[in-house]
Amino acid sequence: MRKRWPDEKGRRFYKDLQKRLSEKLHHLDNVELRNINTLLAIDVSYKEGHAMVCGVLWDVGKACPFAIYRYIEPVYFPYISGLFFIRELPPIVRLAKKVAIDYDVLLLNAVGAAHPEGIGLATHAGLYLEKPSFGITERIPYGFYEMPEKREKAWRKILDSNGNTIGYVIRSQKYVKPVFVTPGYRLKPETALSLAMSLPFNARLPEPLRLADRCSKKDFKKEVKIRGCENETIHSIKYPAMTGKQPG
DNA sequence: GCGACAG
DNA sequence: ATCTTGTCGC
Repeated sequence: MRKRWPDEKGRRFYKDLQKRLSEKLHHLDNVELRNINTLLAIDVSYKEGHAMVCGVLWDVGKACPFAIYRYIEPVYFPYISGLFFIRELPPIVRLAKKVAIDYDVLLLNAVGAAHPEGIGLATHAGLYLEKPSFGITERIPYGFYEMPEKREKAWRKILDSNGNTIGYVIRSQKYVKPVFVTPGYRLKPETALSLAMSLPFNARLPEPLRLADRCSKKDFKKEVKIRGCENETIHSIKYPAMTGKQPG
């Protein structure tokens, strides 16, 4: 993994890019809940300099998985809050490209609109893969909200500084710590909320993500030995919508 | 220098 | 995310 990257200049570039991209996305939030039957839930775990990605194809109506994919590659970039996509988008994209079966929506263990520039990893993933997307996390890097009552199964809005709804805090069961649901790409906040609440919650995170999380950790060492390294980096990934040049 | 920081 | 033992509380 490269060290000390991106530098201040690089970070500013990506922050500005995110701001520009984010402004163009609002008009595209037109996917309706009734057209969503399947989703691909993705999660990543890390060990020994490698990223293990797991994708779970989930049938929303039957509430069960119907295919599972795994993929591993070296880690090339550090984690930076607000620029999480630089680290995790590349492996996620390469896992998703191995999924030949079609699906309706992407679900990431990352934030979408509840982000300083309004465009977290969940948004980047949908944008890059041209799929509607949303995210569910245990914490958020940006947003204003009140906690739902501890002893109630309930949800509350998450607002940005202008009072716009950018997601929801939802307590899936009494006394369970809340999770944060945020729209990513082509979904309205309410649609992401409804979709999230239609999933089974046997733990803090909904079943498809919990499954993806568990499978991304299983037999990690073994996989690291078997697989080779694919020498690709963030630089090999170009957004169709990206304009402007990278610094340096 | 120290704490905070989506995963 | 990951490194890590026991422990307190909902």
